[in-house]
Amino acid sequence: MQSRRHGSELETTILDAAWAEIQEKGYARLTVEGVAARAHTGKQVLYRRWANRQQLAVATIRHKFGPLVPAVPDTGSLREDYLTVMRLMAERARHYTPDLLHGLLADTPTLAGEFFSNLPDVLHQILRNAVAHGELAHADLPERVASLPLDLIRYEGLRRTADQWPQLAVQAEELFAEILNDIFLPLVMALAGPGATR
Amino acid sequence: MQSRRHGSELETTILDAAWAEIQEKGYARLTVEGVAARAHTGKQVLYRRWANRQQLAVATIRHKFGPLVPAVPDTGSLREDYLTVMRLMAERARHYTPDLLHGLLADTPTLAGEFFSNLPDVLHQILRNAVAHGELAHADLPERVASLPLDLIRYEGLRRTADQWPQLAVQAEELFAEILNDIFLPLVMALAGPGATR
DNA sequence: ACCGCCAAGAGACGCAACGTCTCTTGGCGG
DNA sequence: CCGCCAAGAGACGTTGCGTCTCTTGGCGGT
Repeated sequence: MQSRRHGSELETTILDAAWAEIQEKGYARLTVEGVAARAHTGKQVLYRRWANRQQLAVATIRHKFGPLVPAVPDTGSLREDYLTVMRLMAERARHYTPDLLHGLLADTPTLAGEFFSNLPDVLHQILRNAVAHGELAHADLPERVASLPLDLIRYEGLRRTADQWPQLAVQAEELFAEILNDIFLPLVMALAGPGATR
Repeated sequence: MQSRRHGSELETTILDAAWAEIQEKGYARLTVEGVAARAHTGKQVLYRRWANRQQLAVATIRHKFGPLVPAVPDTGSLREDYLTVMRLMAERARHYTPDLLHGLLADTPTLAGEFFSNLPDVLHQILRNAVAHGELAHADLPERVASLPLDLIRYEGLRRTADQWPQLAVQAEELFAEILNDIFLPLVMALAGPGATR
């Protein structure tokens, strides 16, 4: 009577359904049975693919947001280069909620590594470009300094509660400006600006 | 036959039991029934006081760690003053786990405000003291800059997974030194050091 | 074109924990 | 001394997990 879905077609349907459930009910009330029902399939089909609720959630996130691998921007300005990367990070964060963020972090150490990836290759290249066009004297910044803007963005996401969350998207540009103007650029100039001692 | 506990004596017993359960099994596997059993009482006694599992957890945390209200240190050195506050924060964080941290943050917006309190009064006083003894030219630093060391400490706690957690306690002093030497002090000196333009 | 077999789809099952309820009885407050 | 509130104990209905069993569609091999 009915046609049955198979393979990757079925898998996509399920993960889309899971994502829809997360958006509608939040991570805490994501249920395997709810996803199965929404995808018009049985629980066993899900459990055949993922061991439990958490793994399903991880797969859903990976499906929705692949790994973040930006091309290295090269605008000719250190500030603009960082800003580009920060905007990219914020863009994908738009669809998260605090509930989802903390829930996943609590449940699955697996994803933590990906969330907190600081793109060291990209950042180092940006810094070397800044040296090349004379904005910096050298690119030997401590790891923690180079990734400071990214860490502060993420921290801002972690610190907000659900009611403050919508604000974040609105104030994103101000936040970027504050982080760069008040913190990152003064610091980098002090440590590696044209006149800095190595 | 048995003597019954009452009032605050009973309440303390319960919250101690809840904390023991959290430490033993983790926040995710904290159960109301487990706490009741460990405290040798009935579930209704708990539900009479707290509406649900989350509220019980909040009460437990508040019971175990009251609000953080440090006296303003005044060692005569900006670095030492900040270090004192940072050590205090880290000390109380020793008993947390990532599971507990993210779990609470996911479940209860209530506690977020307390976790992320940046002690603005304390920090401002420290900065004014630094001005008074000539270490800084002025104390008009952006909020975000003044609290940067505290935010970075907390961020470090949020970023670690369970397996990396024990490291944190061991490396705490190195972490403080890195944050202060590589980031905070250079930045503050650039923004408000003796020779800085306002 | 046919067939065998794997997996889709559906749902029952046992279990754990939630939150509500009912009942007995200890012991505080008046 | 007594009444009444709450402690202590546990039954109850519900939800969701993860496992299992069963029927049957349709892909892959020949």
